[in-house]
Amino acid sequence: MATISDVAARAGVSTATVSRALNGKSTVDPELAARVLLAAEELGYHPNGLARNLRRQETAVLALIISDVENPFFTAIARGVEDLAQVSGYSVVLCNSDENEDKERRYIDVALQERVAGVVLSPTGRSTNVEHLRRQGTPVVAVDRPLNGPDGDQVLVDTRRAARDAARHLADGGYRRIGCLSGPAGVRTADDRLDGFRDAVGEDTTLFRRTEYRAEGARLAALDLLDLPEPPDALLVANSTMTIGVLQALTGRHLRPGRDVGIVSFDDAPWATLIDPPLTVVAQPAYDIGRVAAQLLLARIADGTRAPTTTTLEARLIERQSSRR
Amino acid sequence: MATISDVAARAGVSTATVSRALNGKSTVDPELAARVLLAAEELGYHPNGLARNLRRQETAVLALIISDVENPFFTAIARGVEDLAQVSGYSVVLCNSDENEDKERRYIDVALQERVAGVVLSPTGRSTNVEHLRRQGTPVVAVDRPLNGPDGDQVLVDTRRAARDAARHLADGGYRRIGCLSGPAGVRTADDRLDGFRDAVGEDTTLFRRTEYRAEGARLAALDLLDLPEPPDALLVANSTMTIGVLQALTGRHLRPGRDVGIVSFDDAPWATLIDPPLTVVAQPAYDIGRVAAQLLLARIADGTRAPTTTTLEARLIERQSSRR
DNA sequence: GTGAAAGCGCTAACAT
DNA sequence: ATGTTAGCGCTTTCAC
Repeated sequence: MATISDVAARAGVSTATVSRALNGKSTVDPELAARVLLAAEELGYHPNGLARNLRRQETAVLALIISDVENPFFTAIARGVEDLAQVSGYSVVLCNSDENEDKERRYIDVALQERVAGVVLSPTGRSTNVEHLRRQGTPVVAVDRPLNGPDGDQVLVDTRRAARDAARHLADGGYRRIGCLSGPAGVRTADDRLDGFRDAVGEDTTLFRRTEYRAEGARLAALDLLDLPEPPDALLVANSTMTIGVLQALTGRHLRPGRDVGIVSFDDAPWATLIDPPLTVVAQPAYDIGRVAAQLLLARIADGTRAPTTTTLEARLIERQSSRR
Repeated sequence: MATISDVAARAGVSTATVSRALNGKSTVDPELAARVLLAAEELGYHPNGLARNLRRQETAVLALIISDVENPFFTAIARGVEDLAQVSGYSVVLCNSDENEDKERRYIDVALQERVAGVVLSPTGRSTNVEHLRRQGTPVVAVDRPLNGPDGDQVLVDTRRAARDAARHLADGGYRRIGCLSGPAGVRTADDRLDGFRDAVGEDTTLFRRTEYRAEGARLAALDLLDLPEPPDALLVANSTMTIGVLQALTGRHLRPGRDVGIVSFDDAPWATLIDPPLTVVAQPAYDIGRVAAQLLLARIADGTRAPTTTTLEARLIERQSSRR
């Protein structure tokens, strides 16, 4: 692989000049610059980013560590981050922590070691530790879930309120035994959604289950609820992946969404309008979350002294047929 | 940020010893090693991966460049790659080329500049150029779509045959005017699926449309086909994202899948069984594609002289109700 | 405007 | 077993 000195030799100049010419820095004699460009071309020269970054102590890549690549909510965030980063000349690499604290730690380490310019992170758990990053001066912004511990930028959704509104919507629709399926304890969105649900139906309810944010767990939990002596007549489900499991459970019991069991699900999945009846959902502004997060990150990379902010976006209830009898 | 010399100073040894101790290399006096570890701990030392990689001329990260993060087919591949890479101690970063040749080129460049150990790539188009990577010695394996030009490992699906079988399945079901919605010309899977369709229904058909691999384009194209004087009574759709658009089109026309218009879709999306009637699909072994690709990549990283291979996996038709009257 | 030279943080010969 | 030293490929003062 050709190096900068190969180019310098071929162009008959110093490596400094090559560097300047290639980076469009300061003033380089046009004729020399042309010679350099030609030499680089002929040699098939590609700058070594490692060396450059080592020297410059900075990289034009952002890391985005998300907790589930297979969840459309997170991929929409990814798109938002990417679209914004792109126009500022940053590349973004995605890391899938898979709701697994070990993997998350590994990727935080990779981000640290590769000295990325900044990281956007949806923290997996309570114990997510970004101190290493912070201490090194790598800005990090949390999305979807707050980072406990010292401050930093975050962009969240008022998910407790959204859950409360969704549960009330079900109650207004005439459902009387409303249940809830939420994610794992300790995951903030899951806790919040459950709290919001309780705000609406009363603290004393036992009509809820908590599982992983996955289809299979939700299917089992739904079945469990449905087998109760007094089963729920409506369900608030904490994400669209879980809803897949819930819908399977309903089908297995020959229960129809809406008429038999009212359903409201978080996240407006692409297939939400395809099922029968169409699914009432709490739509989260995932793409915007990503954009805002990227914006904050870039701002903080430019100026590390900005005061930490937390942005809270609103979710929006989209009423369709699954919450009507 | 603490460097290796800070640690060395604090532990009262040379940087070489620190390096050896931290990497578990050769024999280091246990007592010294302990001092080093302690010093590193106290300083909050994190090795600089850039410097290490620059020196070692290698990285333990793989790049996976996929053409659409929002497509479950590709995220399943991602999972396969990641699961396998993980056990060998490699991290994988995802890059979303978004079916866009410019973005793809950028990410190939990033991979090159960051000197990743290898790349798995689903080439966006005909003109995807991995020569730079190859020349530099970075192994690349292509998934889903072949790389034209010089050889390398690839893992593909026999998609033409799968399309042919799917179309025949529709014909066997009594549908007589079978149409096809495929992806953009030049994208190999799209070409192959169309060819397979033609193998089954005859070369002379004009009952097909090509659009982007996206929902909206497919919706329009489906409408276009449906508005024909002699519209199709069945449709083979080239991916699940497009099928969302097709299903919307059908609903808009008050046409029912199966009874009115038979549907077979590529990719077994999680929601395929949730709609009514359940969707007949061509299931591709996406996760396995990822695993095999990662395996090949790792093998090639270990031994660059292996002969190039191409692995072809089979897709599987899952008959459900959308292809029955 | 251009070159010489130092140095980013680390690892790997080579000495000892 | 440990230290000394060179150097990975690049950018950037500092002279000229």
